Amino acid sequence: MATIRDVSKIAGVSVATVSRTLSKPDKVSAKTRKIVEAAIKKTNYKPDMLARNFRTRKSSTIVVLVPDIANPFFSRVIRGIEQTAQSLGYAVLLGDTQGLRTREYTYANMVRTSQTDGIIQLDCHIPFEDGIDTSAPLVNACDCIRGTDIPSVELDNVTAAQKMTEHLISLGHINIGLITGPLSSTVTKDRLKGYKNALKKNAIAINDTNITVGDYSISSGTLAANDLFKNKTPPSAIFCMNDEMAIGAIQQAKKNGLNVPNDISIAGFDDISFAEFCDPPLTTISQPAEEFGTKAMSMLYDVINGNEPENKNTYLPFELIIRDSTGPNKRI
Amino acid sequence: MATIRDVSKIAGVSVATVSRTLSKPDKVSAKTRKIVEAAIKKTNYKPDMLARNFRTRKSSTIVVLVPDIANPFFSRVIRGIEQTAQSLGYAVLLGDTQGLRTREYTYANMVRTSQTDGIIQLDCHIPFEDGIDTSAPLVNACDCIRGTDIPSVELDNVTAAQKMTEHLISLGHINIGLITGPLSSTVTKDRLKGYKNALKKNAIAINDTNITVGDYSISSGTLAANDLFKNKTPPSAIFCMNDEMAIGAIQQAKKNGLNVPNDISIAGFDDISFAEFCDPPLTTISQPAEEFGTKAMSMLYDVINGNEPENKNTYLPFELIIRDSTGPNKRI
DNA sequence: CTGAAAGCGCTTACAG
DNA sequence: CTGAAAGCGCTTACAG
Repeated sequence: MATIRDVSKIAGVSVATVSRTLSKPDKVSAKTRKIVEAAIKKTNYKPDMLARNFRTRKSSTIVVLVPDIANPFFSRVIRGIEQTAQSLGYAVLLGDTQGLRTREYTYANMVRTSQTDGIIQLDCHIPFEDGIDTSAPLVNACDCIRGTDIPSVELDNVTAAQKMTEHLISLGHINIGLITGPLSSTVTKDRLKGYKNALKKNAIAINDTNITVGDYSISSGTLAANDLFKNKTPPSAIFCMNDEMAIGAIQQAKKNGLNVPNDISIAGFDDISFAEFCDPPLTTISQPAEEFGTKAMSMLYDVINGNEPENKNTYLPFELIIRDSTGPNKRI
Repeated sequence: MATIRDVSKIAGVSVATVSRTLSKPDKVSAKTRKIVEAAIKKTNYKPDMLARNFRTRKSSTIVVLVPDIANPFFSRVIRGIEQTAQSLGYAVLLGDTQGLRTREYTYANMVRTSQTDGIIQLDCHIPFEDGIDTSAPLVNACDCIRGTDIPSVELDNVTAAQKMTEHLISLGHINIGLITGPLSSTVTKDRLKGYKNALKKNAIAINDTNITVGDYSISSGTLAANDLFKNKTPPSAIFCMNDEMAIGAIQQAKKNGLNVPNDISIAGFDDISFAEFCDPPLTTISQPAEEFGTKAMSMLYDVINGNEPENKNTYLPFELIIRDSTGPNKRI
C-alpha cells in the first residue's frame, strides 16, 4: 500500500501538501492540487485510517449497546443508527450485550481506550461500572434511565399504554389482563403506569392477579397468558407490552379453545412487521423504530462535538393501530 | 487519561517495561511487574487502542456486509458473528448495505485503509469494484459466490429445497407452485434447482407458470401467491423460498377464501421464530442461523492469521420441519 | 530482565 | 501557498 510519503515523492511536494490536498483542498493552489491528485491516482493511495485516527485522536466510530440484536424492534433501530452514522462519517460497532452488565461495560469502556467516540445505549442502565462518566459521549434510546441528564430519545410510554388500555375499556372490557416486561425496565414501568392510569380514570379497580410478568419473548407470552386464564374470573382482554408476547398469548388462547377477539381481546405493542400478518391481525401501538436510531445518532453527533443537543429529551410519536385482535366484550 | 509515559514515571521504569508488563508479563520479573501493576492501578491507565492498533498495524475489527440487518435470519447470523468475534478479541462493524453495491464497496474498502482486518460478506457479490482482492481477508456466508476460492459457509440449498418439494409430492401434490427470491442470488438458484430436481425425479413436468419471483419480503409473497391463484389450474401447494413470503402467501390464500392446508399447502424456508406461531404453524426448513455467524467468524480469523481454514467450503445441516401448513392433496 | 531509540503514517501549528 | 518538524501513544528489535 502506498503511503503519503510515496505520493509526496512522486508529486515532488511535501507530505504536508499531500495531506492538505486531501483534507483542505482550498488551501492548496490549483496547480499543486492537480499534480498531487495525479500522484494519488497513480499510486492508488488511500490514507491509512489507523494513522489518521490515531493522529486526530478520534476513531470516527460509535458503539451501540443493544440487549439483543435479533429482536425485530431493535434491529430496525440499529438500521436507523447505521444510516445516520454513515451519512455523518461514522462507523458503527455492534455491542450485543445479551442484557449482561459485564458485556455492557466491556463495550462502553471502548470510549475510554479511544476505540470509539461515543455510545448509544438502548437499555436502561448506566453502562459503566463506576457510575456515570460525564466525559464519555452517551445517548440513551428506547429504554431510558431516569433521573439523569443523559440525552434521550424515547416514547411517551405512559400515555401510549394508557391509550391502549382505554381502547380496551371503550370496547366494554373491565377485567383487563396485563403481561408486562421485566419490572426493572423503565419502559415496563411506564407502560404499567399507563395501564393503571386508564383503569383509575375509569373507576375500575386494579386487580393484581390480572398483572403478570413476562420477558418480552414469545414463550413468556404463552406462559403468562395461561396464568391469566387460570384466574377465578379470567380477563376478557389482555394487553401485552410487546407484540411477541401478544403472539404467544394468542397462541395460548387458541390452544385453550378461545376465539380471538370474540372470546378474548389481545393487544400488543411495537407493531413489528409480523403484527399485521398474525391471525387475527394484531391491535398494537406502532413506534417509529428507525427514527429512534436516526435521532439518537444525530444527538450523539452533537454530544461528541460538544454541542448541546436541541431537545435533550426527545419524545417520538406513537400510533394506536386497531386491527382484529381486539373487539367488543361479549361476556357482558 | 493516563498514558504509558505517566505509568512508567510513577513506576520508575521505562515505557518498554510497562508495555511488556501488559502484553508479555512473563518477560518481566515478578518484582517489576508488581510495581508496574500498582502504578497502572494508581493511574487507572488503559492502553490507548488507537495507538496500539496503529502501531501493530491491525484494527482488531472486522466488518460484516449484510443486505438488511432487520431481516430476522440475518440478525441471528450477526448475533453469532458478534459472539465469536468478541471471544477472539475482535469488534464487529456493521455494514448494512441495503443490497447496494456502492455501500458494499465503501465498507469493504475499509480493509484497505486498515480500518478493518477482514470482511464477512453475507451476499453473493464480490464486494470490490475491481474484482477479487486476494490480499483482503474475506469470508462468504449464507448467500455465496460461485466459482471462486473464497472460503464459504452455507447450506446445501439444492438438497434442502429438493427435500421440501419431495415432502409436498409425498402428500400427493403434483401441481406445485414456487415463489422464488431474486434470481441473481445463489441461494435462489440452488433452491430452484432443488425444486426442479424433485419434480424430475418424480416425473412431474415443470410448469413455468407455477414459478413466480418474489424478493423475500412478506408483501412479495402475497403478490406472487395471488398470481399463482390466477393460473388456469392453480397449484395445490406452494413452496416459498423463505418464511416471510410464506406468511404473505398464507395471508393471500385466506383472503381468497382458501383454507390452509385443506385447500392449499404452503411451505417456507428458514424457520424464523414466528414460523411456529403462524396460523397454521408453518412447515419449513430450519437453518442454524447463529452457526453461520460463528463458523464464518472463526474461518475469517484463520484467514486473517494466514492459516488456511480447515474446511474452506463448509456446509451446515438443515432440517425439514413439518408443521400444519402442509397437508394431503385433497383435490385428487 | 531492562532501557534507549526508532518508527508506525499521518496532521498541524509554525515560519517563511 | 508550501515545507520542515514535531509529535500523537504505543511496540519491538537491539544491545547490554
